[in-house]
Amino acid sequence: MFHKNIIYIAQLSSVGLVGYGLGQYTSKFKENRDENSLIINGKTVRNMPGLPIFGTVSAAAPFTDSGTTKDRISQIMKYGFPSLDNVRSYDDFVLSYDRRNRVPHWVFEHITKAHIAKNDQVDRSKCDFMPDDSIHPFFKSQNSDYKGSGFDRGHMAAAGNHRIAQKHVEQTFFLTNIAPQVGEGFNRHAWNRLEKHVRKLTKVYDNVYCCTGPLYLPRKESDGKSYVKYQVIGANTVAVPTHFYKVVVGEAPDGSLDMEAYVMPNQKIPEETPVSSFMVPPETIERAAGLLFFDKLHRSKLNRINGKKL
DNA sequence: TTTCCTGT
Repeated sequence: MFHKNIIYIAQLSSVGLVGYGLGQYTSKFKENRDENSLIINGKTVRNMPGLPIFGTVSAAAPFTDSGTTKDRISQIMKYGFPSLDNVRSYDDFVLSYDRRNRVPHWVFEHITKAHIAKNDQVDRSKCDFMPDDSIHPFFKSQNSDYKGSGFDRGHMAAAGNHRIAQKHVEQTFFLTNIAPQVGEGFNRHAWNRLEKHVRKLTKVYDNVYCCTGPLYLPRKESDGKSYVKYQVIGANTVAVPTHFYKVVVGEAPDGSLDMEAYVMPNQKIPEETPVSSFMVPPETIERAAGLLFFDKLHRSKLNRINGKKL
């Protein structure tokens, strides 16, 4: 499988090279323990906080497989990283992994017409959900955590957004890109409609930038106090988010930029509910998630937020 | 169509 080609350069690089397929004991050596590290295709390219990420890449770890990987990541992350906690990059999306909750903090995609065009070479049914062995066993989710839980393994970067290559769609099935979602009425319906809406934006915008992730929102209980309460599933106690968000920016052919932001509760949603009814101010999501979206995008360049002229 | 599940 392609993920076995990944070479880990960590503190114990020789172990990382030899340790493949030897199970959980050796895999713990592959985890990079530096919170501020950035791993690009399995290579640690940055482990000093505060250094410019892409300025450091070429000096620290020259890419042997041409410069295209770096270019693609720069393109996906053009408008900034929402945070820098356990960043992982794949061929067509980038994510930050939440080791405490065993789901992503955020997943970033850059989507164009070409990425979602019909492609007979790409077959979703050939894909399998799989654990990402670049995550330390303490923090890694497994298929067994989801089995029998009653929750779907819901994609954050949607499989349907990565149809340029079979390898790309396969990588969306890494469990680092997955969170527990209510299946009936949510993942398979309302959330799927939101994903389709985002794909449709490529008809209007040349470039669509999409950030997706979970939320754990407080709820007032009968004692009048607010609590954050969420279920955990499986032996690895994977968190079941209370809500999910999407923050999307579209770049029009004339260069103008529009933003849309959505929050949906992780529950059965009535069929007739329009996608637009889940729009929220992006700042609400930033405050709730502890993230800053499109930080490098000057707000003065934004034409509209949630369809409203600024 | 795309999102998944379980049972065989």
